[in-house]
Amino acid sequence: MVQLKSKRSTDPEAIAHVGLDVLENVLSYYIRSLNMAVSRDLDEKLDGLEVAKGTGKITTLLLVDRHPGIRSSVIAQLVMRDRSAMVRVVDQMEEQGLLTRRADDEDNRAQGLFITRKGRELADRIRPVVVKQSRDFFPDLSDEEHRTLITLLGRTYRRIVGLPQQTPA
Amino acid sequence: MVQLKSKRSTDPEAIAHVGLDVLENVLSYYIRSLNMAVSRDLDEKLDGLEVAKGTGKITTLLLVDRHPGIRSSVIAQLVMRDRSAMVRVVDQMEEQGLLTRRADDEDNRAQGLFITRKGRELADRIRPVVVKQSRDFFPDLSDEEHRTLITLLGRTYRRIVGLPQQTPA
DNA sequence: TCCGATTAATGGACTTTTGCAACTATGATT
DNA sequence: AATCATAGTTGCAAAAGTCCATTAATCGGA
Repeated sequence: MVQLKSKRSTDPEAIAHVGLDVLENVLSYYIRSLNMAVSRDLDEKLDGLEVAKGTGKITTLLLVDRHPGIRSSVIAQLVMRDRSAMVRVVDQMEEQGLLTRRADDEDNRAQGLFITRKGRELADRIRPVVVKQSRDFFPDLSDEEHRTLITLLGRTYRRIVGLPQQTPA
Repeated sequence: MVQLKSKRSTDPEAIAHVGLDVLENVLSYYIRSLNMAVSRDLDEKLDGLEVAKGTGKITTLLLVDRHPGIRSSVIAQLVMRDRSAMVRVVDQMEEQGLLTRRADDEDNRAQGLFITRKGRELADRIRPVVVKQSRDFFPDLSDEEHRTLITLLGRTYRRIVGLPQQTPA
């Protein structure tokens, strides 16, 4: 069971009766809160794996592995970060030997990103961890409920980042 | 429609066919991503309102309004933040005249937080904004789907922060 | 009733992130 | 060729979060 860090300092009794006011019915509140919790938990699970600390390294690694030659600006858009923030992530990952940059043949302003052997190995290592962590984090959801969440949140996500909606099978 | 900031720099074509690898089915990925987007959007909507920049000020304000004398450590637990981080939030809000600290009658180590007139007025102002923003952010969800998300995510949230589960009506 | 352990709140120093704006180089437009 | 837009980059400064130590008060025995 995933629990809040240690700091369970406050008397459990004290918190049990706290109402969240209107936030009780505010979806974004739960998203913001759960984000913190789930991100921390993931960091722990990934501890030592060179991609810890969620700055988008995981997404970058997987996307580069999946799409050789992808541009950093595309990744930036998907992870909703500034281009300049992406540069730093790529810098770091290049130093770590996880990927390489190479100028695009057609457009010399752009450069494609390519995974290295080491990067691919890492990607293969973390894929199952990431998937498992996410599922394990929500033990109180049935598989169906879990799928429902992915479907609904994915819909909004795709709209926002400009990805086409999934065709309803 | 909520869209990503301005920076729609990249050619829409380039992004349309990008697959997210395993992240496609990772709930935490959507939560992390949407968190960024929804938080930014809220900041914009709240611009100028003294509680912008999501450091938990909104939650703090609403909770203090709802629960006079609540302790900062309880709020810290609910917003999943370090106690020392809470101190700074409370400091700031006290300076802004939104709330006051007063030693607890029963336990002199603790201090309760109390809202001021100004704080209450602000709380009344932002309540509808927060609720509306959250709903508007998910225009592609039906009311029922929206309720479903709140129910499911709320369940996990409550478990994590140690709030009792909602009795199924 | 005194001592040690515990808890609440706080303060300080530190590291990490991040967002913005400016800059270069290349490509596109007219 | 002149102008404008775009990809990537860099530096800077603000903001956030973490870690650790400190103060003060309470509680539980011996």
